[in-house]
Amino acid sequence: MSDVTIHNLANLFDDLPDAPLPIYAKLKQAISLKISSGEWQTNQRIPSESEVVKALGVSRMTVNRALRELTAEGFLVRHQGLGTFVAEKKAHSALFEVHNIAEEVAARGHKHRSELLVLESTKASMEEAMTLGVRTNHGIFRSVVLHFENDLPIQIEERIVNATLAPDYDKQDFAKHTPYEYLMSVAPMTEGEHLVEAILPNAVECERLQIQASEPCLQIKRRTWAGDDIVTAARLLHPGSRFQLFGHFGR
Amino acid sequence: MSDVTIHNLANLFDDLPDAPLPIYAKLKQAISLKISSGEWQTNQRIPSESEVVKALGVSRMTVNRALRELTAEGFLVRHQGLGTFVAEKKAHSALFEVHNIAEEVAARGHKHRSELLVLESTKASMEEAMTLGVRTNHGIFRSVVLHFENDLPIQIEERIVNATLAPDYDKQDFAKHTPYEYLMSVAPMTEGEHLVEAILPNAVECERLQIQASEPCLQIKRRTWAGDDIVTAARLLHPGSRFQLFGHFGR
DNA sequence: ACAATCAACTTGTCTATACATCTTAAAATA
DNA sequence: TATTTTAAGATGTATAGACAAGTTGATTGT
Repeated sequence: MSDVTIHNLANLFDDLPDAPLPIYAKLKQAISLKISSGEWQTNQRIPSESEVVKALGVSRMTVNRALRELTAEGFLVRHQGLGTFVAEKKAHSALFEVHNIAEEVAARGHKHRSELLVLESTKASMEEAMTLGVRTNHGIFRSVVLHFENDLPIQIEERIVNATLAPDYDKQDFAKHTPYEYLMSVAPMTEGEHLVEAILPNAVECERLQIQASEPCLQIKRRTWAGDDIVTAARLLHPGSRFQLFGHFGR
Repeated sequence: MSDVTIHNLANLFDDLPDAPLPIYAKLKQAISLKISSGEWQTNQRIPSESEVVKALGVSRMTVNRALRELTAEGFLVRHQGLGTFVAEKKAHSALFEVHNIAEEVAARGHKHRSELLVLESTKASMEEAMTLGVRTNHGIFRSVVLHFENDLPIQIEERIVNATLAPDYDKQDFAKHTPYEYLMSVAPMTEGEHLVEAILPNAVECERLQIQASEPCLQIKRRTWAGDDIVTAARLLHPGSRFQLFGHFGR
């Protein structure tokens, strides 16, 4: 909470899809874009309500609604008398966090490393097609990545990706970025679902995770949408002894 | 979406803690209470904005804010030109659902039944006090309930409750209502956290759940707040073979 | 130099009004 | 009778103005 900068508000509505949205919604979009693009950075102060009013000629109540809703959604933090600031990066998420294992490991102050076990371009089986909501034989990518925390296996990530929506998936360097990070950059996730189960690992999984066959694992199946399209479906397998899933909801 | 009834709005603000809240917040509380108490039932139409304006003498924008926020939170559904209705009981929640096993089982069209194994009034141990955010020896209730789906055990629910916030917890008939249902009615949950793990059950748990010692279980630890107070902490244990946790986020 | 006061700016809330849009039912018309 | 038009009522949004309350820095007074 510091840092006051000068903002150019004339371009606030640039680069926005010209959908017929109400003003407050466009304002939300625009501000959200400033944040996600990095132009307005964490803890930075953003323009006050009256500044936006003067710059855009809208009513203060309209600006107030946009800022209030973005605050409720966790993008902003407001302090009476002080101003409005870009919120800490998901200090606590609204829900079971969109799961980036690399970030999590880093947040614990541990070393993250990953091994790419499989990366192939292929065609969707009937089951895979069902999962991704495409036709059989639609082009997909399939990948398997093993993630380590301090050189101990922490997650097997099996993933299929809609090739139409992420055509360069197989050209990425997954030592630098996790598959999830790349997908978020090309097709920002707007919706998702997950299914969590406790299961016993099979022989291959035991070996990959370096665990006993009797050790329970947390299996998370997740699908993520961008608009109406399913971008990717993943199956994440975690050793029960090394992993907890934490969630938080409400205010 | 049907059913229009006559509402007595004079008593809207009854039974409300007289905390110094803004009007829109009091309105939200009051409406939320009408819903959770069952006085306003699912799919029932609630008073229109202008009716509330006339009855309470507040501005329509204030009523609008209350209703809009309750809609965003999933309590209400609004249809332009038609009215405002009590939302379907969390058909899908914004996140890992606040978990009412009885509802879930019923939603699957199965029979739910529960057995009360333990119900005692006692004082908080140091660990329990930490969990609930109270002092050691603070009055608490401790309960263990076994839930069945079609007469097959589906969940062990171990729970401790802050006795100050739910003083009649031990006088409830848990054959009729789950502990969670009662707690929601006396202290509506505003916030929560959960921790999900895959573990192996101990001997007692194996027997209660009628499973093998080798069967992995999904353990969910959950704490729920009402305002700044922790109302209850629960540990829910599910057989992995009979249970999946489903979550959904985004719009 | 120090303390108290004040002014300016911020967010938070509330009101009153206006118009748009959607839905339904009554009324007018063919 | 059947169709169209109209009116009423509901939510959705936008505006202008007002006051409350928290914060900061400048000003004033001692």
